[in-house]
Amino acid sequence: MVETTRRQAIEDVASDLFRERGYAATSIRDIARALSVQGASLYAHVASKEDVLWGIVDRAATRFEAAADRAEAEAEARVPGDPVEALAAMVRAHVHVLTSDVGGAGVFVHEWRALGPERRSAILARRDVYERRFRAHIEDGIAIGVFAMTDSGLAASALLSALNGTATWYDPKGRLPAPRIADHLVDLSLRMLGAS
Amino acid sequence: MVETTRRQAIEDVASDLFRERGYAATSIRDIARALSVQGASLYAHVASKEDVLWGIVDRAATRFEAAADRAEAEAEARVPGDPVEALAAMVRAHVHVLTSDVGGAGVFVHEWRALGPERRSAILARRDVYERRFRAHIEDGIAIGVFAMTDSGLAASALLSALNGTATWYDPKGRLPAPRIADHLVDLSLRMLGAS
DNA sequence: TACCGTGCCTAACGATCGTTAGTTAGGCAG
DNA sequence: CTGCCTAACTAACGATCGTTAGGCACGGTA
Repeated sequence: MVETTRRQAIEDVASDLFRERGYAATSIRDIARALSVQGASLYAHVASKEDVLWGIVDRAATRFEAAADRAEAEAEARVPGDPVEALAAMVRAHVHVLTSDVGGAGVFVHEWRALGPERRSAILARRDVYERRFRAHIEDGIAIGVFAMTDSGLAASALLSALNGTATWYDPKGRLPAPRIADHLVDLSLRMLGAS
Repeated sequence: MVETTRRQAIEDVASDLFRERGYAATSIRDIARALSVQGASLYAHVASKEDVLWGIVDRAATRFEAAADRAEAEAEARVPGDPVEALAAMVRAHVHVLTSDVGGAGVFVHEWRALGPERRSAILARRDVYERRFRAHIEDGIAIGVFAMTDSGLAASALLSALNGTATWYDPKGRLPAPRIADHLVDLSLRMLGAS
C-alpha cells in the first residue's frame, strides 16, 4: 500500500493502532510515534482525532458499499434474479473488503461507537441500509423457496456477524489464504440459510 | 438483579457503561456518578479500574464455561454420543448466557483487549479452550457424517462470531424474546454445519 | 533572488485521567 | 460508652490527554 498523501499515511497507521488497542486507548502521540513524528505535527494534516477515525470509517463504509454494488450487478448480469447467486456474490465481496484492508475494515466494524453523535448515527444509517440489502436477498430467496424459512432480520444479523468476526482473527500471513476463507464463508453462509 | 455486595453493584453499572462506551472511554468517575458517589470512593471496594474489568470478564467467562458444562452433560445424558444434540445444547447455553447478562457478556466479548498482558493472555487461553469444545463437536459430527465437510476451525470461529453478535444488538425489551432468539440461532447454527 | 507551500519542530494550555491520603458519619457488637 | 466496620467524603498528586500557537528548514516555481 503506497501512500500518496501524508493524510493517507496517518490513517493507515491509525487503522492498525485503533484496531489493536481501540480508538479511546490510542493517543494522538501514539499515532505520531508510529510515524516517527511529534504528536502536535499531525494537526497540520488532520483537524482532530475524531476526524482521523471518521476518515477511516467513511472510507471503509464506502468500500463495502461499492463492493456490494459491483457484486449485485455482476450476479444479476450472470444469473438474473437468483437470490442464491446474489447473496453468494455479496458475501464474497464483503469478505474480500475485510481481508484486503483488515485495519480499516476492522475499525469500521468495531470502533464506530467512538464517533460523535451525528457521525455515529450517519454511519449507523449506512450500516442499516447495507444490512438491509443482505436481508432483501434472503427474503427473496425465502419467497421463491430456495432458502429455508427464517427470521430474515436475525439471519442477516447473524450472517454479517459471522463474516465480520473475520476482522478479529484474520492474519494475512496465517493459515488459509484470503480466497479460501471467502470460499468457506460463502459455503457456510448459504448452508446457514438452507440454500437448496 | 439484587446486589448483595457493594462490589457487585459497581461491577453491574460498570458492565453497562463498558458495554456502551468501551472500557477506555469510561472513567472511574463515570462509574461513580452512576452510583451517585465520588470517584475516589470506589477505591474502598476495588483495587483498580482494570480490577473492575477483570471481575466482570472473569465472571462472564466462568458463566460461559459452567453453562457449557451443563449443556454437554445434559446432551450426553439425553442422547449419548450425538454431536448434533451436543452442539445444539451448547449453542442454546451460549445464547442464554448472552441474553441473561447482556452487560457482562458483552464486555467479555468485546473488552478483553483492554486487560493487561497477563490477564489478557489468561482469558485468551480460556476462550481458546471454550472454542475448541465447539470445534470438537463439529469434528465429531463430520467424522460420523452428520455434519458436512468443512474447515472445523473456521466454522467454529464463524459460529461463535454469529452468536456473539447478539450481544451487540440484543435488547430485553425488543422484538423477539430471548428463547425465540435462541431457537433461531440453534437452527441457523445446525444448518450452517450442514446437519442432516 | 524572492516566494510560497509543505512538513515538522518546541512549548505550552486547560482538562481529565487513575490513584492516594487522610478524615468523617453512622450502625452494630462488646 | 467504647470500639470497630462500612461507606462515603474532600483534596490533591503526577501523568497524560487533545489541541493551539508560533517558528524553522527545505524544495520547487516565478
